[in-house]
Amino acid sequence: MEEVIDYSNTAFVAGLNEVQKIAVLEVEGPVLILAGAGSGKTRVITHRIAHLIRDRQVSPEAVLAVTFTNKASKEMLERVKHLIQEESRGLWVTTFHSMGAKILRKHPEALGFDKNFSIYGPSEQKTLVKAIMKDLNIDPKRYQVKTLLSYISNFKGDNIHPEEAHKEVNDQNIVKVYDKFQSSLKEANAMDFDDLQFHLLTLFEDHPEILEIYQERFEYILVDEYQDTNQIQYDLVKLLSKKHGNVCVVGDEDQSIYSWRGANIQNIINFTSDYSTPDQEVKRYELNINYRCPGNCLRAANLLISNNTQRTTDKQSMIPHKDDGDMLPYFLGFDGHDEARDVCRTILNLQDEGVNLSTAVILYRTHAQSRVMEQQFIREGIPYQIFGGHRFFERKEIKDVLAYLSLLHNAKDSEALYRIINVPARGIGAATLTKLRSFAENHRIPPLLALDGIDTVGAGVQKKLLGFYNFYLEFLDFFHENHSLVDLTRFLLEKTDYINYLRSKDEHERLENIDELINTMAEYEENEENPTLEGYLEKTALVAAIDGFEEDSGLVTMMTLHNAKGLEFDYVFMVGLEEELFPHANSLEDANLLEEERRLCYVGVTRTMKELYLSSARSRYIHGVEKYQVPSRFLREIGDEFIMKV
DNA sequence: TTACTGATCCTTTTT
DNA sequence: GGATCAGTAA
Repeated sequence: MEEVIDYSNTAFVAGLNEVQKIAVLEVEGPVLILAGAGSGKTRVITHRIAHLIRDRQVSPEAVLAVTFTNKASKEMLERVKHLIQEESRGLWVTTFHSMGAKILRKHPEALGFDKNFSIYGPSEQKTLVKAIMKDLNIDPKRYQVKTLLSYISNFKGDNIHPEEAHKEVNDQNIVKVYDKFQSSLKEANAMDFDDLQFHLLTLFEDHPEILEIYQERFEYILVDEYQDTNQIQYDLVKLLSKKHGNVCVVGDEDQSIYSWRGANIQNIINFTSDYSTPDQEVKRYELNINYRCPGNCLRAANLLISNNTQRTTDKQSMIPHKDDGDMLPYFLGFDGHDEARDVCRTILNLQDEGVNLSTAVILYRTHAQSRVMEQQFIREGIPYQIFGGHRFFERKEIKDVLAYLSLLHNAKDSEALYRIINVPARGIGAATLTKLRSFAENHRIPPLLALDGIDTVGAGVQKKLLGFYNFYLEFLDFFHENHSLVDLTRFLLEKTDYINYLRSKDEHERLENIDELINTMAEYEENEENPTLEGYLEKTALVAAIDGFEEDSGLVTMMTLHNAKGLEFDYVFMVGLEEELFPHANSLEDANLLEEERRLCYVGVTRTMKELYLSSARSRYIHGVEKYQVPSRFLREIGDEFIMKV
């Protein structure tokens, strides 16, 4: 019989409420924590990890905590470190994607990849699909690249391999593209975001001896935002937790907002039946006290979400801890500008009262709405920062420089080569590229090597290709001399004349961005224990918009509602509350999608710590045409009881 | 091959 | 209102 130790007075439950305490202390077996908005979820998770390591002497190496964004994992790790005040070496607090990259790099040969595989983001995916469509003679009028990519992503998210895909769709062109897409990625020694999870699962399924290493290692597994997991993620958690069975998932079905990218809300709803065994029932804890929102705001949110019919009936609604606060002000503007003006007015008033601008956020449904806001903020001289939209690492000049570096890291990276072989212009155009592609494919060699051997082009072109190849060899030699990332980049910018190429086109902003990129490298090299090109490229590939968010910037924040999940602000402005915008036009026909829009609205409302401002416009420019808008049904659902028209 | 121009399609949300 | 794309002239 094991000695029973009473942990109920551990330092890690001080200041927690009763349910939170139990949720921290119950570490054995499968545990489901239903954590409503603002219920102290992160606190419970971090205290739980601290409790495991400090009180129960669990080795940090035996703990795996998975989140959805780098920002969340970084924060969580910092909070744990702060709590335990000791070495957290070996503790994995990571996203599903980073975990995939990390494990796959340890066992690349098992799936036929090299350790130095590249990670392809959306732009590489797009160009690759385009090339494949051309190659397979698929009519670009009949198939959108975007649609094909979403099929591919869905296949991978459901763990359907190319050879099984024909059973899933009738249209065999889609299957062919998928099949070719995967084989091209492999040729290029590259994986896209989905592959980082998809291949990881394959690795585990095909190599039980590898799976066992991790099953053995991770005695305690925690998964945050479990309501947003897809099939692959479900399978990964199931496999990894099989050995020890200590799996704790945390989530809230009312905050599930990613079904469109494959998230399956059933994962959390079925957790109890799924993980209970004859000798061990799933323990279920419900955190339903909200410490974040003013009472009225929270009750409005409760009322709103009660319109969703597909909730599991046994979940209680959230109970406010704070006082009622004021009614929710609602402003109806003539148009988007009028709405933006009102937001600015309110913010200026708050500023006069001494409010720090970083405590305010503007939340909208679509990125496109940021423009009108931005214009008004500039006019009024209110400093702001926008998240999402055009992301830094998606900019052309940044991708160009990174592509040069990728080619050093992974010589098979064909997308990187095609991207920069003619940037700056070297007289190598589309026609030559097509020849290069087919030559490389026919000879089954990476296109980079084909530069040296290609015999299907004229002598002039051949000379140009060879010129680039020689530059590459020189660059590679320089790389092997162990220069820093910053020096590597300076070298390439100089040798390729990239800077002058931008200067000649008067691209000041792009030049500044390149400087900024070099700064990120310097910063990376300074902060990282063991900085490598591989590490840097991986980091830049997997950054999310929200990762750069700083709490105390002195700026008003603008972001989409999706980006706001997991954050909280004193003053929240939810704008564009109009039918066909929010709820979005594409979601009106489908009851499931509509409920997801409502959950998104619920997420927005529950970000509020002090005051929530609602607004919409009577007319709005959409795609350049003026449209008359109807106020959102969500306003009606919140009800007059809580709303005050201003 | 490049650089420019006009036509066309969009746009929901993202790791 | 903008990004991307196809077509055309140099």
